[in-house]
Amino acid sequence: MYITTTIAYVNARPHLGYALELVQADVLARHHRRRGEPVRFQTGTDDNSLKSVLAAEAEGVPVRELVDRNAAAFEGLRETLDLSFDSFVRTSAQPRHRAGVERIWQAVGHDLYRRHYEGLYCVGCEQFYPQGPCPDGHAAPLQHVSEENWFFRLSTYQDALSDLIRSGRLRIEPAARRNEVLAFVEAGLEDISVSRSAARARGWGIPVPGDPSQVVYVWWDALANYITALEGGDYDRWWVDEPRKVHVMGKGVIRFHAVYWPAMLLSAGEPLPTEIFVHDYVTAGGRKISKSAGGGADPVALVDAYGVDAVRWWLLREVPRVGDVDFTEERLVARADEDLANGLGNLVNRVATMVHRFLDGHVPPAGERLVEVRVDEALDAFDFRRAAGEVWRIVEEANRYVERTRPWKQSRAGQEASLGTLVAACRELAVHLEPFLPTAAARVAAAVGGERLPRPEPLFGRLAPAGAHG
RNA sequence: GGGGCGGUAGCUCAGCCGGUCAGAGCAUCGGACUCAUAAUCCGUGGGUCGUGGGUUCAAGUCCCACCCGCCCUACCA
Repeated sequence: MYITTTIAYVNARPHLGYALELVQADVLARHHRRRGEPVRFQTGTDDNSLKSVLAAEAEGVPVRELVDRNAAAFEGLRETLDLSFDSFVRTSAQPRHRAGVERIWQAVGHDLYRRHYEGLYCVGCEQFYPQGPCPDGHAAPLQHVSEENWFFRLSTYQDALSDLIRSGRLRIEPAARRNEVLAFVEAGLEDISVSRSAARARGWGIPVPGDPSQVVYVWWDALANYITALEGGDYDRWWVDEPRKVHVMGKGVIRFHAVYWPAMLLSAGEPLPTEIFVHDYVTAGGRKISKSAGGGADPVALVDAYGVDAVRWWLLREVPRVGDVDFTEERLVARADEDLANGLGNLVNRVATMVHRFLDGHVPPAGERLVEVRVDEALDAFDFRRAAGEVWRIVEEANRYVERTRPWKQSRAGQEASLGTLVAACRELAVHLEPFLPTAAARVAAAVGGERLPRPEPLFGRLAPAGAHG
């Protein structure tokens, strides 16, 4: 499986919504790796945005400096969030990206033409609008732009795109998003502008091949990353031969991924992605997360305060498949205490303690399996919350099993049987948990690993109430 | 304006093709237990399933209209 996240703009530091996307993709990547499937998990940053230019100007630092600094913050999420991506794209820094963008541009040449364009451009959205103000409420006023640009014959691909989506060759999940895209496509597509004047872009970006007065539209540039990062030996393996190519993204950029991008690929004669998964947004305390406001929505600060397991767990266990979700530190803490401390941590601790107390730490042979869990189908439906719930059934069943068998009242033989079952359940739990909480899974595995268990220690303490920490 | 998605117990939400679908978790209350991180397990209470119609032997579950929230898209002067 080739799995990608969107590449983030680097005009600001990463926020919790982007962490959601990364963690979801990470779960898919780890899950499929665990099943022995080849996986390439790729993320990165979109450096070539005019936003970055403006953010740098506002700060009074060179663009390159701001972009490099913020890109490093995004790449640093690998450690912060326990991510397992194999590849990190930097669209401004990698020659292969630029070469790839140029190659695709030329391959699409038969669908490109020059046209005069006039419109109101919102730098915040990197989009044109027929009239103001910008619907997202970006502060910067719309710029009246009048220039000649390169246009792409998107209108030619309306039927092909419709067919692609209806036939399921391009699967869009959840279905609501699929319907949305179909409605957009079948309402009629117009050609789109795919370049900007180099002057207006302050020279930042990738020049249009053969036309130095223009730079490639940032979205074209950005979308291309999914294959330019493969230029060289990886391309055939991951874009031509790989049966599953999954793009993960937020709902705000579906059109680019489900319409423009496939159309570009069709025009260029390239293979297409197979799946598009769209997540909704995280709000913080009932408000939309703004990139500038860190507040309670800074994933790095949250991990510092509560630990990576608590943050990942909240993102996976609490975020519904459809619909925005509101984040508060109270909810994160409540979920972590209930599930990680009281549920998982306490289970492992009580099991290990009993093994020590009744069996001198020696692990008896595994007995019956307590419960079958089905994370596969939940993850195939990109339902992370349900998948996490499936894993958790082991915790619930194991706790019930303890109450049912009461090892402290059993004979030696009974204790060996019940604790053998329980240790085996905890070990299986660690395996299933790995894609979701790699750190926690390793600790569980260590606590119930070996012929003789280590001295038990609490795995997860209770978290301080929100706001009470220093 | 067009399209889409939500509106189900105090809170967060499951409920696919109509007939144990009126549920889960948390919170509340009661009980059990003592291996464990004042953890765990069992049970109780609580909802006219947004509103009004319709189809059907039977509708949160299908159809229509409307109200509320959100998203996408487009703007008729």
